Amino acid sequence: MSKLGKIETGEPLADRRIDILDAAARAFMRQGFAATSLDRVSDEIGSTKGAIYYYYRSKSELFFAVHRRGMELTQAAIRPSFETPASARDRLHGMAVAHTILVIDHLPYLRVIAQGLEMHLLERTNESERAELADVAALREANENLYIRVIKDGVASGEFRSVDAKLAAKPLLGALNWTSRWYQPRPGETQAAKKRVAESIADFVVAGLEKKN
Amino acid sequence: MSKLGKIETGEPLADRRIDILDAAARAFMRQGFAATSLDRVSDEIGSTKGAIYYYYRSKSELFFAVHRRGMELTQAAIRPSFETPASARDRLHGMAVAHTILVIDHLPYLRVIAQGLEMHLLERTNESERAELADVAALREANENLYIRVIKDGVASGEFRSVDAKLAAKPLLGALNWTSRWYQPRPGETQAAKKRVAESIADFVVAGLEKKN
DNA sequence: ATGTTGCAGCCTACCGAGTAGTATGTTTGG
DNA sequence: CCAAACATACTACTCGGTAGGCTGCAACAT
Repeated sequence: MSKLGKIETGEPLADRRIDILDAAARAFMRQGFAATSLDRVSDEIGSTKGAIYYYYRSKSELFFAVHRRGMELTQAAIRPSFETPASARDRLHGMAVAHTILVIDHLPYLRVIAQGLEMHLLERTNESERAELADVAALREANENLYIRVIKDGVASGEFRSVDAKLAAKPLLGALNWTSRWYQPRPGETQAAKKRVAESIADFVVAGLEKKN
Repeated sequence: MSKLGKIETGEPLADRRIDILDAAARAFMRQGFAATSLDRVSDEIGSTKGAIYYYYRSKSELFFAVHRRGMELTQAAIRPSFETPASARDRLHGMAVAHTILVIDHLPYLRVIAQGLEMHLLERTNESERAELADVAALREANENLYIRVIKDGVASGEFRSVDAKLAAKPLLGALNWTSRWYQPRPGETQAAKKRVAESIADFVVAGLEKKN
């Protein structure tokens, strides 16, 4: 009864892999990639390094996996609002709210990806690591592109000021991603309280682009 | 002629200390605190670890010094606009432009402080380190407070929407600090080009707070 | 029902590389 | 010639990665 969980899942081992991934995300969030030892990650789940190396081939692969999951969570969170048939203003507002609530609810993953990854492997990277890096970078770009496109839509419709969408997306993403840096989870925080924070930030970024009247 | 520079300075050794500090900022920017060895920092100035330990007592102290300088540069950059007798809107705009140009011109320091420091020393800190941490945190808070105060001024004067100034300062700072993450220095970039980026970001954060008409 | 066997899923012990900090030697300008 | 300003050599320690061993469940044979 102890070590299964792959009974009904199509992908065996998936649960254990995610347990490890969650532990890694928490550890990387607190101490960063370089300062986190795999011994501490495995401690987090009451296990040893051997367990990690059974599921992941290296520390870098584990790090990339955290990034990948964070990016996929983000894409899943913001895409619905992006695809909603509505004004650019409302779509962007919905994306920003969803994005911020995601940050609050999955802080470890989102804080890790907000820290970036290029920093950690300017050198000493082998072939497969560089491929994974490019892969994760593509996911990040895909998320950014959703924002760029909605900005362009708003400019085209006249809702937003005439800005360079690629450039304007930068402070927008900064405002959103920064939440992962200052937000501190509170034990009994209600969903309504989270929503209020998210709305406030969404209002800010939408207003930053809208025309004055 | 090689190792002086304290001839006219009130503070002896100041030049060499700053050389080391600059090298440390560049190294920390590229690889982060934990992944940067002091051997690499000293390589950066064609020296060895002994030189660093002559001027700084530990790696942590050097890291704190980088943060402190970054905070002081920021304070020096934004305070003039803050104190200008003008509308809250114009003061904030001036602060944001100055802030962004500072980021561009002193990228190593600003990127390091945008990465944060609490992360790196949750444990294993001695007494003096905790004192320095509190000190740097106070500087950070002082910078944030300038933005909070100008937001409050704008709300009071009716220029800005009725926002919670402390909360609204978060995405604002995120939008500004994020520049240190995406900006890549280009060799022949003109001052006018930098200014254009800074104006764009300043427009964004000011519009994020202003009333619609 | 009961032994037997195979292998997934770990754990343990270890190695080698890298690094913060220190102790001591060395140079050079005044 | 002496101290400031380093350089060099060394120690103690951490940590990524690996090799090999252990264990308990499961599936089959009897």
